[in-house]
Amino acid sequence: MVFRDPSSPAAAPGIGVGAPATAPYAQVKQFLKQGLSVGRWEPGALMPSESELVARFGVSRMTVTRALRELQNEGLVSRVQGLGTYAAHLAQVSSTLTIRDLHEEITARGHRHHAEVQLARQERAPAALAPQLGLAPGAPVFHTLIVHFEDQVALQCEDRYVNPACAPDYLKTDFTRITPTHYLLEVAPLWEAQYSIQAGAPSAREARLLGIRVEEPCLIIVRRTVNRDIPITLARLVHPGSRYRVEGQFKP
Amino acid sequence: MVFRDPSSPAAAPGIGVGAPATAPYAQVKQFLKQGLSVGRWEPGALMPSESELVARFGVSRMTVTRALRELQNEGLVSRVQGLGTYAAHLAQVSSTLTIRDLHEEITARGHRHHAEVQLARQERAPAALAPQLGLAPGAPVFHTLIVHFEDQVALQCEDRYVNPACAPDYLKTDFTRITPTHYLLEVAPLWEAQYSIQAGAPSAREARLLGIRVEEPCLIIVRRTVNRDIPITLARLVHPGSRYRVEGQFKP
DNA sequence: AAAGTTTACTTGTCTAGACAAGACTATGCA
DNA sequence: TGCATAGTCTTGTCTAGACAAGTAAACTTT
Repeated sequence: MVFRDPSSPAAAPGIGVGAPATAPYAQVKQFLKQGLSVGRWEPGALMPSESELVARFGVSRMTVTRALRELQNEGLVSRVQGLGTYAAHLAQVSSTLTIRDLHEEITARGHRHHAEVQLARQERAPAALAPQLGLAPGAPVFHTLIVHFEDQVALQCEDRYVNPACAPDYLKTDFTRITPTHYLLEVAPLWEAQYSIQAGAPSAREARLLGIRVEEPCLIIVRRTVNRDIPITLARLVHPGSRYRVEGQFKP
Repeated sequence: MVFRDPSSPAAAPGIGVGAPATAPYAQVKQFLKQGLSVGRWEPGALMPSESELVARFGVSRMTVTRALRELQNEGLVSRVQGLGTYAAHLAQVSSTLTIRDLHEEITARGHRHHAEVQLARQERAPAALAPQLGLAPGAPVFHTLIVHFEDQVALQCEDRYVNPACAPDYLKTDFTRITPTHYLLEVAPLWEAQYSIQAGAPSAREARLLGIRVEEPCLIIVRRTVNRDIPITLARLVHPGSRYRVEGQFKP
């Protein structure tokens, strides 16, 4: 095959009619995605091999490979060397949930953010928390309790423990100006986190700080952040249920 | 450049020492990821160009391109044609949240799942819901109300409206055996969804069906599913806060 | 019949070079 | 001075072919 002739832009059989000037790899990808969408291949079924697609679309193998690899990354197919490409079981769908720094989230809405630092000190790690932060019980740990406001309304009560080894200067930060999340993002720019989202009642203290009744349902996010296997921080974020929600999108 | 000589496996300067047999593209990727992790490139800063990386690692441009494209897909860098590759601003981190079919989730825990169908009928679309389902107010719509149990304990109250055009046989399904999610996944295997997670109090009816007090905080997920711009279903999933949580992981 | 070997097919990865298109810069002309 | 143009650098994409490695079935040998 010679380089693509611009006058006959590698039209995909069955797709080409009136197709826009999409890249060939995108056309192959679209063809497969569409087929999965209409149930052309049952979950678990064997899909066309690379060489079949090469023949069908008249493109090079690299082009087909790219399309398939991207579908694999999106979780739509699974590929096994020596066997082939299989339509994925879509029983579980992974979604992307964008979590932003609270300060940015609030200012992006055109509102004003401010924070009240209720507590910022060094403590001895409680036995229950120490293992999660990779510390010995009783070892020094930083503890902050900060309430975040959106236009004077309390939005989040942030109870956070930080591993001193990762952020020695944590307590020197002015948390009325920089959120802990933002600061920790600068100290350790790349990290992983596990979180759990649940509904529950606030503690008496949290209710008082948030200015709500203790009966008011709250959205509670517990987040543990690690940087290359070193725990950085453990945070409990309590939001009044009536004022906050997490939104996201599935995009298989 | 000739094909890679197996006796000198394209060692990456600064990485090669004792490096395992990782693929060259993975080495380039790792090098960049590591650099981002230690703050070698500030967010927004210009990163090495493809040709620089080609020269540095002694690999072909396609190999470097793949590494960069994967980093781009992971949101770690942003690339602009004509300008270059930039370290991404990590202010917002997208996480992947895996949502599974409730039936599978429960059986995977080794527990028994069963469902009680409280309601399954055709109704006229309420004015508030019609636009979200792409229907005219008063148009026919399917409505189910199902309570899901894990080992005899109510775990979820599922209030769902379904667009009849997408699943004409929806009401004929035996929902004590197949969950609506599972059924709709078969009818329309590929879809997108927006969801919102919040904490709130259950309605009186939901509290009764779940066997909880109306004061008990609940985790409420509202989900709207579309298949290629055609709305499929709108669901309100109410979980007792003490019995259910959503867990996930950030992996930048 | 059982165990090893070959063969065919699959995906995984890489190469060297090509053309296209976007963005900036330096240059030459009016 | 102002504007058009050419040049250079960047990413975006594609090609044709190559070798490697994994799987399974067919075949051969014991």
